[in-house]
Amino acid sequence: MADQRKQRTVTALLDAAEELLRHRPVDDVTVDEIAESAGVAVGSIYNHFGSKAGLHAALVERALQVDRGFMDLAYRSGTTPVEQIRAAAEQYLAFYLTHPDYFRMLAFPAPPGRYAAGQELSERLARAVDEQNQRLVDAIRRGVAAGELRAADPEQVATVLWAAWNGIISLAWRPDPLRHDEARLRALLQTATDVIAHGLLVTGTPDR
Amino acid sequence: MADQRKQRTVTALLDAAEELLRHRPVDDVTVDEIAESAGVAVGSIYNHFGSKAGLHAALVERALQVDRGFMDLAYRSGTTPVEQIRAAAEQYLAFYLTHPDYFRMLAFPAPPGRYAAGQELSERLARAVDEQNQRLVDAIRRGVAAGELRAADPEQVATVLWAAWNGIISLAWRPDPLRHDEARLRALLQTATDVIAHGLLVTGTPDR
DNA sequence: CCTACTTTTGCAACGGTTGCAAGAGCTGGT
DNA sequence: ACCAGCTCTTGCAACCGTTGCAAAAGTAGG
Repeated sequence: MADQRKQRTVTALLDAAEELLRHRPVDDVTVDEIAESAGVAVGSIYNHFGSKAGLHAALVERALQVDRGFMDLAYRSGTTPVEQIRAAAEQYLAFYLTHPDYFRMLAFPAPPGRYAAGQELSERLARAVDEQNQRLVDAIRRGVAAGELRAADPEQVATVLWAAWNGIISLAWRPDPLRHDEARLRALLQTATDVIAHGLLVTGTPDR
Repeated sequence: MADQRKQRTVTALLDAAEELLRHRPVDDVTVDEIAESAGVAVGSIYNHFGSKAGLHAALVERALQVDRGFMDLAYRSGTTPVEQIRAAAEQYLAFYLTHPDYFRMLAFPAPPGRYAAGQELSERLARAVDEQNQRLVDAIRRGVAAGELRAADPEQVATVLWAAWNGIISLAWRPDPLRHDEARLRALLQTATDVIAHGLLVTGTPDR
């Protein structure tokens, strides 16, 4: 196998990209620059990462402690499931506000390109996202067991919450008058949290 | 003013694009083809629509009866506000399932390009989206007035619902194992509707 | 050393987009 | 009718990300 050569190429590209992106926005750095800086051919980017975005995503994977660090704050022990769910929403927004590029890659990933390596990377990132979502599932499960939360499918509810947060936060980069700034995002998330906690229906209102 | 010439160019491009996209997916049609078919220069696409995507979006605007038609079904008279909100979620999904391109353009619009025309188009589409959202606001408002829904800011709640639906439906085009097919989308939307109706907290559970 | 296999290369080509000077069309004023 | 000023359009080189592919290079086992 040519694993060593392959690994050398991957590492060179990651190191080069990391160094270049440390000082300039990803849109200002060309694939030619990265390849040249890494001392490899441009085609290798696509071979191993699927696209420029895939290479950027691989840097995210390297730095996935970021997501974990934020979510660790949400799930610290000593807090109730309800508190954890509430904190998860807040920390998810904080993650977006400090790392918008990373956030968007995880919440709304680009296609992985046509080579196996890009697809594997895409799947690894999805698994990392799912890990975080499982923590939300666990919190919901504990809440139900503790009698604090209504009996519900924790997996489904967690996915709904996560997808809803994604949708709300996506208003932050709309390029039109429907765009929301940070303050409005916070207010929206607060409203969402309230609705999700207490529901919309007045007790006794028929469901249909 | 050269409004007539401008209008001729815009109309030629829209007609050409509409005809070409009737038979082939947008990804299979090049900007060169559209411009040639319209008898204009490629640069005019960017002048008037900002991008290829903007031209496609302008076709959406032409066909915005689509969104309206779906949402009309949700808001038909004779149904309660609660029923209308429930139906809006279902019709929003139906809109995505039958017109995925249009849906994505409205829910997650691309940047409008650097010319005024593209930006104006972007704003017109945002206004059209907001019109539909206002119908949701009205339904919530009527629900609150009828004592069926808890007192809440109808604008905020409507935005939360809409953004949440966007986030949930966006799982449909994820290019990774977290992607959801139609059946799972329906189940998710059902769960979301339940959570939004009744909330997650058991009555009496402290909020924090 | 040779063979087979994998990875890398270099680069033309593709498609979307940009910038811009020159050309063309249009309108109002004289 | 002619002219000046203005707006829109043109054509195309250049840019960027991406693709396809034959040839080259690297690696490992026999």
